Amino acid sequence: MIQLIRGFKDILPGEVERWQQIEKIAASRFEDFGFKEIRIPMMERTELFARSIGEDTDIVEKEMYTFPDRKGDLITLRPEATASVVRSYVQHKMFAKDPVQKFYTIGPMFRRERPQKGRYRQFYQINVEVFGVASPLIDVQLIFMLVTLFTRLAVADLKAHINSLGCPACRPNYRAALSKFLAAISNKLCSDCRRRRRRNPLRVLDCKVPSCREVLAEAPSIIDYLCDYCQEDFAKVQEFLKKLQIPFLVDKRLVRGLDYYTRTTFEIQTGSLGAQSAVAGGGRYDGLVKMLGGPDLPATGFAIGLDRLAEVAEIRHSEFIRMPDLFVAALGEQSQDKAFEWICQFGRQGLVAEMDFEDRSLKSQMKRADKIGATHVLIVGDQELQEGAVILRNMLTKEQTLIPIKEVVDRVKTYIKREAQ
RNA sequence: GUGGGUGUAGCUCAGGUGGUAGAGCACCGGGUUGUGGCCCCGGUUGUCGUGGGUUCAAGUCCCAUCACUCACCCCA
Repeated sequence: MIQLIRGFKDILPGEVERWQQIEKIAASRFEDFGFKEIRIPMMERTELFARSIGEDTDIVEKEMYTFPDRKGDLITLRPEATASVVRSYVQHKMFAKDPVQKFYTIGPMFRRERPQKGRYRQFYQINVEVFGVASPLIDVQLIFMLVTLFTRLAVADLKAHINSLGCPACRPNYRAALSKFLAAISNKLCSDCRRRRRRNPLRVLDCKVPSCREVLAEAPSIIDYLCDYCQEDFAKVQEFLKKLQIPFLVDKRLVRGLDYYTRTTFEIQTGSLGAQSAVAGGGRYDGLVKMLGGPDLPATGFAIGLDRLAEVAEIRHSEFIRMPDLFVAALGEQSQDKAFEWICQFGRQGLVAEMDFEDRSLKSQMKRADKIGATHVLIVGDQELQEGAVILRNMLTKEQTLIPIKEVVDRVKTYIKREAQ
């Protein structure tokens, strides 16, 4: 038996309806806020990700599915979507028509990590990106949109964590201060952190080793090093989150693993996901558009982990699983031929109709109708063909009515539709 | 990449100290010569994850390997 690739998964009927609901509700919510859908490819040239995400990040260093195509160019299955959206914005010079653009996109991402709860090698994200707006108010709006969406989807135990990473003007100062601090205590850090200290000191803050946490409690905080502009920016984010009554937590250790983030970053966490607590995360990435060859325009956005969201969203989805409206139980070859024509016509009319293609007893056909949840059964046999009328049985009330064969499809359709009201 | 747990029928799981497999559910048929759910009767289903080793004999012991799973790491 050929099995699916490790860390990949099938989403089967019964579960897929939940995903459809979530995607539908999310998309319409984003459209309510003026976002347009954009569809981008699943593969890009490797250098797009290497440059935007950062050469020193785990994603680029060891998690990407990268391989040469037949011509020898290095291509990569996207590990995230933002880089592609930015690439598209720049490539099509969308900023020329209007620098302000708001997009959302849904699709699979690929990272070769060790799978665990809430973490797959092919996973799905809903991404939202805004270009050309520098105001922190737009960050607030993104967080507001996320939290209200999650509330609508009945996600329990929600918390918004926010932080500011500063900008090119102030981050170097902080980085220097942090480096100095880390150098002084480096003998108390875990081996990972000692290695990270030089290449990417900010990420030491994210370490979960208890001994590191302990020494890091004394570490300088980015908040104290923000320049006036960033400080004001971050204060405004908090002010408006309060105004919109979004509960949040300033989390100094929220560093995030992608290099392109600046200023406000945020994560929506939930307690019900095991170790992978983030259902959504994002932040501002003001330098990325320019870095990828566009004008110096600000941008911000977030990504929702759809797999994780599907696990914690407690919306009822069973009602969206469509049951057959009708099962045609046919006895004998002649009746079966008729039944087949009818179910095709019913399908065309928007009624889900099933039949049994083996020539089974009426009893076993009734059993099957019951099993698949058909609300009605149409019974047809030699007797009915002769008399020119078939029997329509309501499986719930057990009521049976005669329907003239001449116009079965229309009559049954109106009968069932009327009953449904 | 590292560590723990698990792998027996389609599903959930039994199978002390080695003697070549079982239950419930599901599925199919019958009890009603053409009427479902409940009940009763009967029936089908397994390379015991895979490969090797020990043994007269391995689902059971040993080794390896793969997969699933949880956690570390990292992130959505």
